[in-house]
Amino acid sequence: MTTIKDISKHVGVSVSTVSRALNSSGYVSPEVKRKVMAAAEELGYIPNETARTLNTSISKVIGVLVPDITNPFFPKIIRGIEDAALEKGYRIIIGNTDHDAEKEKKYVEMFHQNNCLGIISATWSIDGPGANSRIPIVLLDRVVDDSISVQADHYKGGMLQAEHLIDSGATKILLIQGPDTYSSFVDRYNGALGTLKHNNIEFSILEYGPSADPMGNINDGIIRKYDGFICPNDLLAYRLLNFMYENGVEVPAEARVIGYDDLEFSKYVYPSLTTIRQPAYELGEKALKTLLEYKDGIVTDKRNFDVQLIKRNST
Amino acid sequence: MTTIKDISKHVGVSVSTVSRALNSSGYVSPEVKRKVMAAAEELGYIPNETARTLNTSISKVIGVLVPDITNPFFPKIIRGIEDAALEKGYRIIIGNTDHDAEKEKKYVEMFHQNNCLGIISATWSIDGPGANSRIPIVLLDRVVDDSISVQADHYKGGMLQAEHLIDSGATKILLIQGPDTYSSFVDRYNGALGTLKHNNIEFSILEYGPSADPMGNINDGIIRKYDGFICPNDLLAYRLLNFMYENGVEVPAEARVIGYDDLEFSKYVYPSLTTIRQPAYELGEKALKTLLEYKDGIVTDKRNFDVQLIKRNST
DNA sequence: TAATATTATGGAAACGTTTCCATCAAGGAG
DNA sequence: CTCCTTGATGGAAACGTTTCCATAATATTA
Repeated sequence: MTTIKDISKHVGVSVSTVSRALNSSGYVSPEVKRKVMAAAEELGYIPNETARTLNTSISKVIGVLVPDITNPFFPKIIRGIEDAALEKGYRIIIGNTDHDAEKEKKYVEMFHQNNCLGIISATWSIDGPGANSRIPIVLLDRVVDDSISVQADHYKGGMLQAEHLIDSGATKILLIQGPDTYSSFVDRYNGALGTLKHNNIEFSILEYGPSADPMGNINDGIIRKYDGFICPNDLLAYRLLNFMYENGVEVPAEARVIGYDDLEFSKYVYPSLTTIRQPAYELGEKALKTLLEYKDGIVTDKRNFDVQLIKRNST
Repeated sequence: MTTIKDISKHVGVSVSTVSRALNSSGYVSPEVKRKVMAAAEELGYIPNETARTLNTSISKVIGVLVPDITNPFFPKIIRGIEDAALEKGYRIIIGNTDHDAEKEKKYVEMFHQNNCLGIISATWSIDGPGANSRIPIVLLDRVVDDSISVQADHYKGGMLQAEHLIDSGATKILLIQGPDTYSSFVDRYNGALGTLKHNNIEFSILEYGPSADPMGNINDGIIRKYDGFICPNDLLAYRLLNFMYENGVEVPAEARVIGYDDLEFSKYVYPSLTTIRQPAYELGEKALKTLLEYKDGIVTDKRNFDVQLIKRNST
């Protein structure tokens, strides 16, 4: 392992000069700089990030918290973050919290231990461990009080869901609630709810129970009582469609189903799923940029993204 | 930020004693140990991993390389790795290479910079940068010469694909090749090829072209020439099924399609996809365990996983 | 009783950087 | 000709650990 010291010996200057040459900080004569660069190349020098971090106590690592990377919505976000990060020389550590406050806490502690420069979190217990985090945090698709966040316009998304279902002829709608601890789910729920009420349409609500799986409350009887279904996300919609298919419910003739997220697979399920697209990749990108600015004390205001109805065959 | 030094002052012993007490290494009187632990708790001490890493030059971070986290096969693997890692106090940094040797090289260098303890890679240029990596590497679902690897029995997987298609009545089969730089794809291809030949069935091969997207060579004419399709993975099968649906080809009556991977969504596409399941999560778990053993000089031999036919409605 | 282990502790070096400070030469302003 | 700025360099401290070594007290063995 070649170090700065090896270079200093090789060139015949002090380590401080080498450091300055390598980082283009402070005064170094062009001549010496050239020699140092050449030596670094020749000796195959790779800077030791650990030492650098220890000294400056700021690493180039960013902690990313998601509920579960297995939900395809998150890999897309993560790619957005990662690609933007890589470009600026940062790297990310990912933690899956499984909505578990303990795991979340463990990860936040780990991020601290590693002197992470910041955290981007798509999951955050309301009064959770984030409260006493020393490092800057950007919330993703999640609004809590006065923290910095990047999100899509979910209220509008919910409105679009309800409007479209009504437009496509639904008369009795089941509004399926998502987890009520996430503002992104609460917003889309409220958006849909408001629109349903405003249009005086008949509807019921399937509350998000403690089981955390709405499909547990779905059965043949319930399904035949409605002709329109608003799902909190695409994943649930897939399962609902599957259930309907198996129970011989014709979609969209007898029942219309709308999802939320527009995962890549929504084109391929049967019938292809009408849904609300949110720009996951861009959300990730923006979150990273926001974090980087935020740590430098800059707070941009435009951090909201538009959502969009994607019409397919399930409505 | 409380450090070991703060604890040493607080208790009135030297830093070395504190270090020994905290790590239970070397001699420390029970009395002192108790006091140190109490002080650590009281002052909210969190060990600085960076300093520890600098000193020992081994961090608790493991680099993970995948082609693209957006393909749902990989998040599953990653969860396997991560869950196992977390349990043992390790964390992972993920890099998406997009099959790009440059990116791969960049990440490997980054892993070195961060003193990563090891690398788990599901993507590796044959004579790539791995060649001169100082840190231990475990290959995932990828066999290269004499390196340590963990993989599923893809040859058998390919055989199962072909066998099942024949059993389900296919008479003219199109075997779609995957990227020929990955042993996992080559093996399943060879498995299928061998079985097709052995059964004297009529078949053609759709080679993996430079475009890297077999769908580019699929058209209405080709589709109607065969009644059985062997896909290198589920993702491609989804798109093929979609294409058939749009072109009015009845599956499985007119054409049978089999995928590979058994992604979660294969249940939900239309028609639900018959495929080969490989135990992604377990593969990840095993890869981590293997890496941890390998770095300690232990090399286990049983690193192969069985695959399994999952029969659904596309055949 | 003397020699040797065993237990407990502290001092200091080391890991590889960055950065502050001191030194010194050369060039420009008065 | 002196004073001050600017450019170039090196020495050394600092970041927070771990670990080697030395010292000392106590316990064990011959």
